[in-house]
Amino acid sequence: MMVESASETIRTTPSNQNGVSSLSSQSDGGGGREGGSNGDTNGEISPVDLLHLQQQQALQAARQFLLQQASGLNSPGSNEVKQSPVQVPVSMAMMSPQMITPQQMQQILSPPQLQALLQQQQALMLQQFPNCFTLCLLSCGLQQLGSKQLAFQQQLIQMQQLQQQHILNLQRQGLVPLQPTAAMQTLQQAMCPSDLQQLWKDVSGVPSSEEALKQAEGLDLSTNSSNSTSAFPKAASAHLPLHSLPNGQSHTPKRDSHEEHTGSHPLYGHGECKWPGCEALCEDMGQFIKHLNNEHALDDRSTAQCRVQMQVVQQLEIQLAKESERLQAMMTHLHMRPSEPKPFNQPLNLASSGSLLKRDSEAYPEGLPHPPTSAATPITPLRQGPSVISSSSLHTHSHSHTHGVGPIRRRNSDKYCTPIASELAQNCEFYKNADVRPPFTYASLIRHAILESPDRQLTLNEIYNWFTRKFAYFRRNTATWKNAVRHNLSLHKCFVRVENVKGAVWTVDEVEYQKRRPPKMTGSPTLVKNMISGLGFGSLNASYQAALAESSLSLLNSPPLVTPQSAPSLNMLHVGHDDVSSTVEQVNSNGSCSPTLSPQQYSHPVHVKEEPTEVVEEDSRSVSLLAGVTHSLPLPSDERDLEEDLPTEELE
DNA sequence: TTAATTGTAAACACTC
DNA sequence: TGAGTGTTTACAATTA
Repeated sequence: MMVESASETIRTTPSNQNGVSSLSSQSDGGGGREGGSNGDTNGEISPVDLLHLQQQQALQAARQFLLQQASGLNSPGSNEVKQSPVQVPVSMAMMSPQMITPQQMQQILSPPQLQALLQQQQALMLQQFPNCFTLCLLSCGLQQLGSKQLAFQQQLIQMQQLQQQHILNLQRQGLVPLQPTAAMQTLQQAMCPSDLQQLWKDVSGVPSSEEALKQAEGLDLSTNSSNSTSAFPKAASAHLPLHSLPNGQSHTPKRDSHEEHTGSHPLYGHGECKWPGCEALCEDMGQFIKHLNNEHALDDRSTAQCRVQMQVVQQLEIQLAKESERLQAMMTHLHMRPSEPKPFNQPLNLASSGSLLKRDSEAYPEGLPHPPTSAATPITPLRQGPSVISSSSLHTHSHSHTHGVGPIRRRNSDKYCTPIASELAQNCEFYKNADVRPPFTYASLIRHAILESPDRQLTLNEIYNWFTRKFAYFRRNTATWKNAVRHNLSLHKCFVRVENVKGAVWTVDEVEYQKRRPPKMTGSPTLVKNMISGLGFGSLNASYQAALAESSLSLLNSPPLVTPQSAPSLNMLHVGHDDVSSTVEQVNSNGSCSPTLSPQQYSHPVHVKEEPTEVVEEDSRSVSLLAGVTHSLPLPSDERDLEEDLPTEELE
């Protein structure tokens, strides 16, 4: 997977005459956190990113242009882009003019949130995609395309390809399953080989442009066989300033010039052809262009591959809609609970963003890792239940931890943060597939694994398996995290080793677990710094990150999410105490430990450990309050999860 | 500054 | 003998 920097920063400038978002200026090494209102990025932006960004902006311009053109086909004067009011897409319209780097956004949002946001963004793009295509076909039918329009169309097609690649990258990450939709069927119908050919002809064969004519000749579009490019003058493609690629890639002279300088192309990276399933080595752009025209010409195979790509998009679309709906429901739900009982933490100061940024420890609720303070970071108090807290797990950082596995330190607390059960339940697939470190401590994970088991007891190996099964992250660096698991099992008194018939198993002593000092968790720079270390986000491509950035901006600047009414619910959110609820299910009537041990387990010796720190604080209140509850019988897993989602105050 | 928490590494002992 | 398991210690980083 191509690893690209997540440093793209987009600033929407609706006032631009052509509707193209302006590319923010690049700072020279700001470390990626000062993506402030001045539009500076973190300096990690690469030429590829720039090109990427440019393409997205070009797409926007092209889309707006074509939209306007489609709505005003009968008015020739409407072709003037500069006269058209800029129709800022939803995602862009919701963006703040402020700058935010993907890193900052990632720090604010959790991986699930990011995923949802990405999907939202994808939904938006996919929504635009067929429209663009339809419009393109419509406009192509006009047969009277000026050079400007041609350029826009070429950019449009180029961006469509970019989107496809972007989505394919996501699909390759396993973030989304594959399913079809009616929308894509429409696309498929529109993208039959003949249509494709006609489209390419229309797009590239405009007589008004001499270069386009040359390109049309070079493409030899009249030949539909796979060897159609055999007659293609190889030198032509490299020299043509404007070439329309058979796969839908069209390059404006400006774009080509840029590519020649940067060696960038949506289908070219790291000296390889990025055409799906190709990976042919190309030394330079010229060679790549030749390769593209030779190997990926408009033929049955390419068309089939294009269709496959459509399937990918199609499947993503479904997943996207699903996740978007879920996200919407979550947001609606969270926003609709302004009058929940007051949690124990100090209230969030939601009045002003300035106060929010005043200081990390002041601005963020306990237990929530928060992003590094940036004066211009549009931090939103939106903290969506379980998902938010895990935001740091996606932080990307160039610094790799010495030991390969970044510390989970100060991650989502098992006490005052997200209910791990609900987090895992909601984002099970995400953690399974994404190489993202779960924002939970080893102890909480181990505990969850044990409690999740039918007998609430697991052998060490079963715990290992649970980790690897549930988290892609733990499928590597096994020595490190396994050692950590063993260390935690031995270290924490809450984990009780029981000699079972079949060997030693580990159980959870909920009372001891509750005795642990409630950590006042906040996001730490170290977390941000060390969390990544080649983690999942490193595998996210620039498109993904750019989409995330854009999407998050949309969300972050969504007015309802920052209203003061959100404060109570937000405060409530981070107190979801899975431990407390677990206490309900675990504590015996005498208040002693009873991690649902079977009778036979009781007959075996139990090694009592001494917790490193014997701090019994106010958390014991929950134990005492719940001591009268008899829970000698294990609850079903679902029920446990449900209980774990209960906020603390509901039990007090 | 100190204590607590957490993660990581490593050494060591024990068992199979 | 080696791998797995379990314990313990040490250290670093961070926050309250």
